[in-house]
Amino acid sequence: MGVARELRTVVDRQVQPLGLTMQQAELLVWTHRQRGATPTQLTALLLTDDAGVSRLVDRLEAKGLITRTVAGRDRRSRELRVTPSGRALVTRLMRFAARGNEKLLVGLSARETAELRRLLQRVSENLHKMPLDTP
Amino acid sequence: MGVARELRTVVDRQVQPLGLTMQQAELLVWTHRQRGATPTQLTALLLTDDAGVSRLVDRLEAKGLITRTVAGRDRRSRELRVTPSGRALVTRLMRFAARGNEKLLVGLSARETAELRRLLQRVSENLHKMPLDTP
DNA sequence: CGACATTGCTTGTCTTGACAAGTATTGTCA
DNA sequence: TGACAATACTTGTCAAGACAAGCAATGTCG
Repeated sequence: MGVARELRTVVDRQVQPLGLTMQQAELLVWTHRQRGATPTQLTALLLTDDAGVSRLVDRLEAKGLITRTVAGRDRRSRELRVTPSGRALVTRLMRFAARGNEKLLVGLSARETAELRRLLQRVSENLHKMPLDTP
Repeated sequence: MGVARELRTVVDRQVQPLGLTMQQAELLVWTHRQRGATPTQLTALLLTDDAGVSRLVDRLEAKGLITRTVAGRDRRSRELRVTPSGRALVTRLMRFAARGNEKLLVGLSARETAELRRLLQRVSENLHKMPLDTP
C-alpha cells in the first residue's frame, strides 16, 4: 500500500544527482510544457494544494530554474517560466522518464496496466465519497 | 496515483476527533496486537524507517497512550506497551476500521480486490529492482 | 580478552503534505 | 458606487518520510 511512497523515494534517488526531487522535477516539466502556467493550474497536476506549490516554486526559483512574475491580466496570479538552465534539466529529465516508466510496469500487459489504473480510480472515487462518520 | 496520499488524508480526518493520525493509529493497534513489540519490529509494518518510528513513539508516549521501557534481554531495545487509556482508543479504532475498509472497496468484487493487490505488489517489486541509472 | 563491526535507537536536517489564517486583487450585486 | 464575497497566493504550524551522523549495547573473531 505504500507503493506511491516507494515510487517517490526511488524517483527522488534517481533525480538527486540533478539536485532535484520528484515533485520539483514534475513542476519543472509541467511548467516547460505549459509556459506561463500559474500555480493554481499546477496544483491539480501535482496533486497537492496551493501552499505546497507555493513552496515548491520557492525552491525552484532559488535554484534559478524557473521564474515567477506577476501576471498582467490578473495581478493576483503569477506566471511561471523555465529559465535557460532549467530548460537544460528538462531535456535530461524527459529522456529517462520514459525509461523509468517502462521498468515500473515490467511484466504487466497493457490490459493489466489499464486494469490497475481503473481499480485505483475506483478506490479514489470511493475515497472522495467517504463521509465523516465518527467512530 | 496519489491514491495512497488521498487515503492517508481521509483516514487522518477520520481519526482526528480521537487526537490521532493514521500512522499513530496504526502503531497503536499494532502495539496492542503484539504487546512488548520493539520499534525495529514495527518499522516493517508501518512502512517507514527506524527514525520515523522513534518519533511516532515520542508523540504517542507524550499523549500517554503507550509506554517505552528498556528491554531486559537486550538493553539496546525498547519494549512498547499500550497504556489503559491507549487501550480504550484501540477498541474504538478497531470498530470502524472494518467499516472504512468496506467503503473503500465498494463496487469492487473479491476478484478485483485481489487483482489490485497483485498488480500493486508487482509494481512494488519492480521498484525495488530499479537500478540507479543516471540520466 | 580486546579490537572491531553490528545492532537498536535517537537526533538533526531537508522536503513534502495538509490545514488555517492572512494579504492583495478582482468580481458581484444591491 | 460601495459593501461584500470570491480568488490567487503567501506564510505559519504540525506530522511524516528519507537520509546521515551519532551513542550505547551487543556480537564476532583473532
